[in-house]
Amino acid sequence: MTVDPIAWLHGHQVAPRSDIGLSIRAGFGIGVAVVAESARAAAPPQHGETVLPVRARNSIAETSSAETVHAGFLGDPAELVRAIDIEFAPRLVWWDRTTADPLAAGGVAIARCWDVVTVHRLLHGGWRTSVARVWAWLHDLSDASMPQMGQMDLLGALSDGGVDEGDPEDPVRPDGYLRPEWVTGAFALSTDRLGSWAALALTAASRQRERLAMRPDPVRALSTAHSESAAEYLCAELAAGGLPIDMSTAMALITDAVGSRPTSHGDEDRLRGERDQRVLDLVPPGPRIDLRNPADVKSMLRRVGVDLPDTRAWRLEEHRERHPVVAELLRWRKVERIATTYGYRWLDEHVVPAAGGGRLRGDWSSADGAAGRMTASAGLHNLPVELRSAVAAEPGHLFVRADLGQIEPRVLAAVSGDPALIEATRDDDLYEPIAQRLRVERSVAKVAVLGAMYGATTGESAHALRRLEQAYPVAMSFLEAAAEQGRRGEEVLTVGGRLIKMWSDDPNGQHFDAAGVGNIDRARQVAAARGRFARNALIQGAAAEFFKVWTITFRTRARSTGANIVLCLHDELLIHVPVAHVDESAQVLLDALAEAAHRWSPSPDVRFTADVSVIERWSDAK
DNA sequence: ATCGTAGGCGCC
DNA sequence: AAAGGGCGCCTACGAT
Repeated sequence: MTVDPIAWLHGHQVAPRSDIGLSIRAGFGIGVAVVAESARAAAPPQHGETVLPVRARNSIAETSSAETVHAGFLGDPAELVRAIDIEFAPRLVWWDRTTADPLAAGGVAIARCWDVVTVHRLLHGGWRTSVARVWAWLHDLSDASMPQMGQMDLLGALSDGGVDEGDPEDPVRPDGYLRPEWVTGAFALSTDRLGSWAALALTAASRQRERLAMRPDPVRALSTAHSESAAEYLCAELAAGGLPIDMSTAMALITDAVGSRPTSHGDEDRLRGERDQRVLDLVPPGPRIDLRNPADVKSMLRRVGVDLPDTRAWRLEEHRERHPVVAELLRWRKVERIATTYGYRWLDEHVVPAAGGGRLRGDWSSADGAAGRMTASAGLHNLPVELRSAVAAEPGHLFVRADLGQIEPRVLAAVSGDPALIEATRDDDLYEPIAQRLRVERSVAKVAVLGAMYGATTGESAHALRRLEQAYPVAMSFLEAAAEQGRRGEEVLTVGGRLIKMWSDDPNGQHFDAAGVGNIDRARQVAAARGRFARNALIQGAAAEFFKVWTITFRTRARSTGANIVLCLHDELLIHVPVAHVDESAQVLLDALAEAAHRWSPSPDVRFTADVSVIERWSDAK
């Protein structure tokens, strides 16, 4: 017997915009689940007008539990999910990227989703997690006694003797933990089990909603769960798509910096030696120096009369004139960066051939483990400015690039609600009105505001800080309250409801460092660092939440234009657009900014700005 | 051998 | 202007 999955869903009278659980094993099948309350059991499938072009569907015996009804289907998941999305406009609920990635790779536009692991990071903080841990946490089960895959093999009868193993077809063990063999996916490779797994994602999501409802602002927290899930799906799309690279420009830039591609290991060693020698030639003879060893570099500099506590670039910069070797060393470091990190190997490993050039592909995550900014690997977030001319739009396309203006102080105004600071955001350059109010130079005002948000304590900004406290008391006490919570070791919440974890004092605090700094000073240092972190995390984290709302709003509003987001960089967006649609896309970006501000900002009068330009190469940005 | 850490630097 | 928050990635080094 074959049943159309869409007909199956109709048979259960799934309401529009309800939750539909999904579990996909790439290249295998898809599990679909709905909440039993919203489903009418045992109704015959409604064939006829609802049938959509979904190929190769085999129904598997429907299974139901108290909460959910589910079934598994074979066929092309992308096609099926596209049909479900059009037909039911549901919120698609899945565990993690194992389901999102094949959909994104298949080019499926998902309107609304719920990514359980992503929401867990919001609820629980941190980055390292797993489906098993998420489930355990939602059921108040300890991490320590969590069953491990292969535990039985390692410990034999000791671990499982006397334990009720229950029904292996149930993904949940009698003790409440998930079965490891289900989590790893090995056991779930049957369509029926994929259905159970999808149903369990629905259960997890429902528990997560209960936890989100306990946040100080439950409505906002739920909204954040939605936007962060959408951002995670965008990350799946970014990972599948990649950043357009003009290979000949990339090659030319690298050759310019480090010479032509080495032909052998010997050749590579020779080039490396020659690069080093240009620096070493400038110091008097002595013991061998390894430029990659900071201690060696320090003694090398001491040999020419430059004695420094460390060899960081900004410090070396101050001593550039003292000896020619300093400038040469700084030059060496830049070249070495290209040779080791952004050289031929980098291109080989991360750029995949594509129409008219290549695509730089990396892993993307919607939230780091700290304040919740997006992360990317493969150099996508730290590409040296000198290499950005290699990022070029493909034939028939242009980039629409946009970056948010002065986002952190504007976000500070929004989350603190400081009336005077909100007033300052009306200016295109908000440091101008601040400078006037403080009666200082603009540059001083800027340093002071940034210093207040980063937790700077010394130097020029310390004086202006006191002025800031008088002029913007609401914003400054907001920051100070966060810092104080951090210093005490307490967790803090971003405005969107993300939990910011705090680390504890070193438990084995017997350590005295070389300077003889003891436990008390050490504890004070840890507290101060936590204070700076908490102070910054509430701003950085809120800015990340706003940026993601802006980005996914654009993604939704621009679906029809063929515009593709190819890079997200904290406050900057790079969008790859067919030439015919660049003006429209630029306008949609600005509209999306207004919409995001309206939906996100806790203070309605805060003004957000973005600089938008149409360019051929990333380096063309002003 | 394999791992984690530290110094360093790229970007925001 | 000072050297503060985040990330990923490279190297060397010391622990296991």
